Amino acid sequence: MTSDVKKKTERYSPEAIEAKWQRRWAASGLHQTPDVSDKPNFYFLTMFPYPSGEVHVGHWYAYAPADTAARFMRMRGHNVLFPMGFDAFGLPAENAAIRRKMHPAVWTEKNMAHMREQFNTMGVAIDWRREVVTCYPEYYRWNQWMFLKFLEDGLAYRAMAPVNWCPKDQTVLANEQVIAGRCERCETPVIKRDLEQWFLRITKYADELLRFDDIDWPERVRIMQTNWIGRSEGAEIAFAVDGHAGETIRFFTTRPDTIYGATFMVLAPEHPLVAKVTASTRRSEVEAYVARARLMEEIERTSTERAKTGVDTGAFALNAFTGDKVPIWVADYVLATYGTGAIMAVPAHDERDFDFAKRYKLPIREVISPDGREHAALDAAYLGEGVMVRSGRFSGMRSEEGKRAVAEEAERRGIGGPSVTYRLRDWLISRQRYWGTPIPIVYCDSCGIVPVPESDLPVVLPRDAPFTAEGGNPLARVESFVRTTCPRCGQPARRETDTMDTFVDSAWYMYRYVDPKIETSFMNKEVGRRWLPVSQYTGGIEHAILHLLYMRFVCKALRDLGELWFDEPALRLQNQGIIVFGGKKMSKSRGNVETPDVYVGQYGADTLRLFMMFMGPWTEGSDWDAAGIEGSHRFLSRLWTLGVDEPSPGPRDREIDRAIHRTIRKVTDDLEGYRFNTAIAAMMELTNALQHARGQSRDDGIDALVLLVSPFAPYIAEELWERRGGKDSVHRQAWPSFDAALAAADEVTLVIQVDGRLRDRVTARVGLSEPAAKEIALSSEKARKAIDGQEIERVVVVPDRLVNIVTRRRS
RNA sequence: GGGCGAGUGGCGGAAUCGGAAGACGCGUUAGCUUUAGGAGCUAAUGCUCGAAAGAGCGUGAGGGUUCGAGUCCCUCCUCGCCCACCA
Repeated sequence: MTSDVKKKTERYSPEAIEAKWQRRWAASGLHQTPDVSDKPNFYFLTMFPYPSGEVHVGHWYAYAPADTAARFMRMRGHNVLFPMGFDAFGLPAENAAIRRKMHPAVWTEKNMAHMREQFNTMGVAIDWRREVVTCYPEYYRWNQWMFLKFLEDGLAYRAMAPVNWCPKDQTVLANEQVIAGRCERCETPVIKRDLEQWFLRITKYADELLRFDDIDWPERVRIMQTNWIGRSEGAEIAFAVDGHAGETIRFFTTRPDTIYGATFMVLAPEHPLVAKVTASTRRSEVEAYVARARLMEEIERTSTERAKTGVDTGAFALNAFTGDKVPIWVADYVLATYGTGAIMAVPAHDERDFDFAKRYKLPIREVISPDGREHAALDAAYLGEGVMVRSGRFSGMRSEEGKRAVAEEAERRGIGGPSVTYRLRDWLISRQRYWGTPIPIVYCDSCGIVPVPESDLPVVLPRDAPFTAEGGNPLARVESFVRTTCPRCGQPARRETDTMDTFVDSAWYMYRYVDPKIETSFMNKEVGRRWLPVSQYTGGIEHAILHLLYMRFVCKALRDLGELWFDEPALRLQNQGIIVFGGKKMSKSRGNVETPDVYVGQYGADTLRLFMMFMGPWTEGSDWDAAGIEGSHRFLSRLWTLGVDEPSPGPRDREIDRAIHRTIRKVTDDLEGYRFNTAIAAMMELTNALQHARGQSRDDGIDALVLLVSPFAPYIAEELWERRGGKDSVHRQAWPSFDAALAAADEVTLVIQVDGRLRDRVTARVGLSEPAAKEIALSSEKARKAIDGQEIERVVVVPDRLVNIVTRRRS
């Protein structure tokens, strides 16, 4: 190698070189990705952050490894798009406005400015020209546009429904945002309220969302989404209400085969028939029960620990199969939002119904028998399959068969038939908050609900609004916004003041990155065709259901509107685990963030990047503990010392060459599988080996290391590349290739076991024949001592690995 | 309660296929270097016995399959995540 190599005495000082390269890279536009190049395009997307104010260690954990993977793809010959933006609408901005008297827009801008700088410090290769910020009207007008398109197509609708309400945040929440009965953001227990709200019809795509055939996503995410969608097959059947002509109770069941055991019915407290059918003598008690249920927090209400409660309506339904009059009860263990909000209760074959029947002394009737015989009484519900008994003409039929037979019989009689139900609910997108996308709707006294014409978009969020701690939507109090004229009749009208769930924003941002400035469409489709769908997506596992499900839904909906030409937004997905600090996921809102600044100041960004990837497997997550960061820094210091060393002319060294090629192979394989920790370990090993090497092989090894380390630690690699006389940028170099022949060993350690216990090891040449290996093993002094005169039963030889001498003694 | 995943040195973690358990790193110990502190370098470091050579034990517990099990099978325990009265 030529050039001005410095004396070994110069120490690694990251501060100087990191600042230097930040300037130079920005000046040279190194991170700008062209839409067309001589290389194949690869869209590497990573979930964009909420601008909470600071890039903390949790962000580094998400973005540094993603950047490393993107840089790796670049070096492997792809034209990689690696964009970044901000998911900039949301509640924390509004809360900050109340607390600090700072407008959400100002707070958000300030945070984004700070975070852009911090991303720059991290050395992430972002093409900032393509930045997307969701709180700008240029962006959110397309939320509004999509909403209008969805509305036209029946994919958006307004409905009165029991919804989740967070009393603290004073807003409704989507099902996906209720975690264990609590608000996802503030952890306040959620209650149910009946409100008229806007929904997106995600359930239309339930079946398609269950298919993952064309995408390479982690099994874990696929299972979580599948469970969340919760497809159940069964039957929907209606029983007539006794004494109310024409009135029926529809219910869904996965066990139509148990219908002869339906000895009562249960309605959810919110069920519309409750008021209608309740007998006058029972009215006050039923009303009191319903009122109590509505006020109850969801955690308590849906707790499986709590004893089941209910009240008798005094009304009866007619079991269409047995002909019996069965009592109708109201109980909160039946959910208004699942199925039809009503069930046929079969205590003999359902645990919940069994408990309820025991408590309220309702009849229990066995209709499925494991052994085909009828039993007098049951100690517990029998949930398994069996033979139908006491089931009229179906008696004697296997329950598996009975499911279909009963559903078909119901269909013949015009009272129901086979049916499928999902756990998935339509996506409730209305939020009673200010800092979000206004829903483009006008309410007119004469025309009703009127969509804002597309030509009037965007409906701009007004800047001045009263931010107070009293709650209520500040937007509803902005008279100049609320008062408008009806687009249809021109009469005075009121605007919708609810804003959209911010998950709407993030459900399509990947389309905007390709050309964030385009004003004629949500996406520049001409450019989009070069990039989409996303080649590789990365992000936290915590979005397995929320964002990742919405994003798939919006993609399919836009496809059906003729706006997209693919079925899935991201072909491959890789999740990183969660970084836990003080027992919780690290996040600003949880107040447990660890700032990277102190580590960057002490060790440099390269060291912190490397350490985040070395801590453990990225996909598993980690407990944050900075102990050990020294090791990553020492590694880079050693690499530095090697890198700035004088070249050492001399002969090649076969062992070192082998180590170099093995390392290239290992790091390549590991990066393909996102195994950053073991890739780094391999580079450390090579570094250690090179310390003692001399000659050409040493220099080649150092050159290889500079390339290998460059996606992990971009600054030091670039500096060493320059100092060692490299042309252009290290980040524009091709990934080193390995020679399998050079990587191969010509000697191996042959392990000699006696009865499975290690007794000796000998060095042998690769490819030794079995008899030769056997002979070597049997001539081993240590092995002979262990055999100790026992008769040899057999000898197992695993070529190039081990020989196991099995004696008679072991039995 | 259901689903998924995991339990390996003092610590973080390695270990394609069933074939050398503990790579790599932290920490610790000793030595070199330094006025000192720090940093750096060299070596040792699973546990027990032993001066050593060596021997025994060892991947949550127990059983099994196998010449051979961290890895496969069964039972159980613990932890994490997701779902959780979903009919």
